Amino acid sequence: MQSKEILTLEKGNFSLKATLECGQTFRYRRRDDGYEVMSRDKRCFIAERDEKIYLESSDAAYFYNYFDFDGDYETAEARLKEFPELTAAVSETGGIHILRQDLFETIISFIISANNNIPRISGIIERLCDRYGRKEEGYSCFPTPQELSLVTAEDYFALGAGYRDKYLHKTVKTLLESDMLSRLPALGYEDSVRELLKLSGVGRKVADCISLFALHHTCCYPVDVWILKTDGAEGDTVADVRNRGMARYGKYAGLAQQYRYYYARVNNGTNG
DNA sequence: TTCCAGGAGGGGG
DNA sequence: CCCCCTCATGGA
Repeated sequence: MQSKEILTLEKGNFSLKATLECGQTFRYRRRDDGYEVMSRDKRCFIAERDEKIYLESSDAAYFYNYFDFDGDYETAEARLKEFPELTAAVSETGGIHILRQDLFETIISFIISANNNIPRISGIIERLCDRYGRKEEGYSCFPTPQELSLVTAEDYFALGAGYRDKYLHKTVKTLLESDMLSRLPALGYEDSVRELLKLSGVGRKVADCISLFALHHTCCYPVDVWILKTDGAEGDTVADVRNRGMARYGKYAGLAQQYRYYYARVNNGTNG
């Protein structure tokens, strides 16, 4: 039995619900009064109680960093509210933090995310963990690259990954045979994207998501079908929308994109 | 039944 | 650079 650490923080304007449900992570479960969140080989229970954040884990420090509680989101939100197109989204939602997620886990998860929907993505990832990850009390760890070294494309297909099976197999092989995982965290945004694009199943959008959610390059603006619909004008390409977003929001582009994505989906009734 | 989802790869022009 | 097609799957 592992010892549990309990952390209590001022809630401030942090929104647990929006941070977890805005589509940056797929490994959480709603509980009666909070959330169970898994990352890497760790798990926490987190809840909002009486204007405080209650965090319980065998490694609370890991999740303190994971939720980016040291980040200055007051300044970021004040800045974003100045943009007319974001005022409503930031005011009505508010409190989204950009998570600091595990690199390998984020690469695999967002390869699975391509042309897919969130419930199905979560299911595939859960089965991946259950089948190949180490077992802890009450949950399965995300598998390490080594634990996936003998997994075949057919195995990924059997998980329900569909045509992404070959991408996953090739990318795990590439990561095992190169030092990319250890080199990526030291690179800047443009260099990290250039490296990530070498991986099978990683295009510009997925590379941007990995850069934002694992490498914390907050200047990037991932463009998916939702962002293109709500942000794009007639005739705009994905590249047009991305470049405009990055130029307009600067180092807050990633947070701006999360607000637009979450707000668009909530208003569409897709986030339930 | 058809359409869609946090798109990418591959081919061709 | 561009546009085109195809790729599993499950829910609406």
